[in-house]
Amino acid sequence: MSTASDPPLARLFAMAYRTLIDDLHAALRRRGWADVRPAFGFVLLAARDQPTTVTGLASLMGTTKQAASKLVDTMVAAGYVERVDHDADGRQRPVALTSRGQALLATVESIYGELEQGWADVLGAARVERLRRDLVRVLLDRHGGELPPVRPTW
Amino acid sequence: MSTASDPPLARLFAMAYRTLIDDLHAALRRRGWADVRPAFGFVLLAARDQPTTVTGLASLMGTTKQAASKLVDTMVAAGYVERVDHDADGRQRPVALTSRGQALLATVESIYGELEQGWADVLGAARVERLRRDLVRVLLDRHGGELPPVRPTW
DNA sequence: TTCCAATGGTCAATCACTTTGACGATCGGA
DNA sequence: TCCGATCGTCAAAGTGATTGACCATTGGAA
Repeated sequence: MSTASDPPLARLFAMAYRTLIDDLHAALRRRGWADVRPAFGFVLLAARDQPTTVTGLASLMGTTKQAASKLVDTMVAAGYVERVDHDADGRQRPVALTSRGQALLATVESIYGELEQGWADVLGAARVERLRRDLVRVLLDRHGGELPPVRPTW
Repeated sequence: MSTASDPPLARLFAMAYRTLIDDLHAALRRRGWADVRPAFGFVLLAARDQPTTVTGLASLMGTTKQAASKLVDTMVAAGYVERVDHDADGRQRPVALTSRGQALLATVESIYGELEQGWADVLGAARVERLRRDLVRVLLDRHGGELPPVRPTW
């Protein structure tokens, strides 16, 4: 039985996610990144190491290709990513980070680091890392060895 | 710097929340509760001990009164809550659980218990409770001693 | 070599759900 | 007895997703 001081984990996760995302975007706005939408992070991260595709993004985020395509269009308009040509496959229009996108990604990761440091100041670094490890462990167990997709809007 | 096996906490929370909510609603459907929307839980819980108000719900969920009002309408139509009259204040139309709503709430809490037991089977009960305690602690610290609102749709 | 099912991607229409804005009814202190 | 503040609703507009149809390209099978 959950009570006001002992809520179900699901609700705590929702609060924690919301808190971190709100703090992230507040920090981004303070640093001059005013047009960043919550969902952008998934695309930035997916395209970090190598260009990704619309279909790959859709699979990663658990949405339709159309929704992923619109998100990419928005981010292209904002200058964070660009569509390039695939060498071998003419159907693919890979999504690559622009230098502006790389700068945003670096800023986001830096802010995440600061926010998690704030958590460590309250809980202690060891407990924060245990938290991360435990979550990864349960999620891997629950999804057959892979982290599940995250849908930006619910 | 986050990597595929070491993601930022924010993303892990999103995955964990999504996982529990998906599992909850799958379990509800298996038990014959087919018309339950994810947001219903907040209303059920808010009205559990005593009737709540549309304005109170809006504040609790961080949405507008209009959005809360429509959600209540939906739940009234589904038979989970009902509008009653306030004894002293003619403006208020308190939202109270029906017996069907109470039954749903009991089922939800039971399923949450089972799901968290599943987590305990992977992590151990002590680590699950530490997880809950740590989350509550950080959230209280970050929001001035109160748990923050949770918006059902993001 | 030719065919064709599968794949990457887009366009258009629709849907679900929210917000903004305006408003009526009630309350409660000055 | 006012009148600002609060509870709640109606209506319009906006955001962002899905469904469905469709085209171009690919790559293996006949």
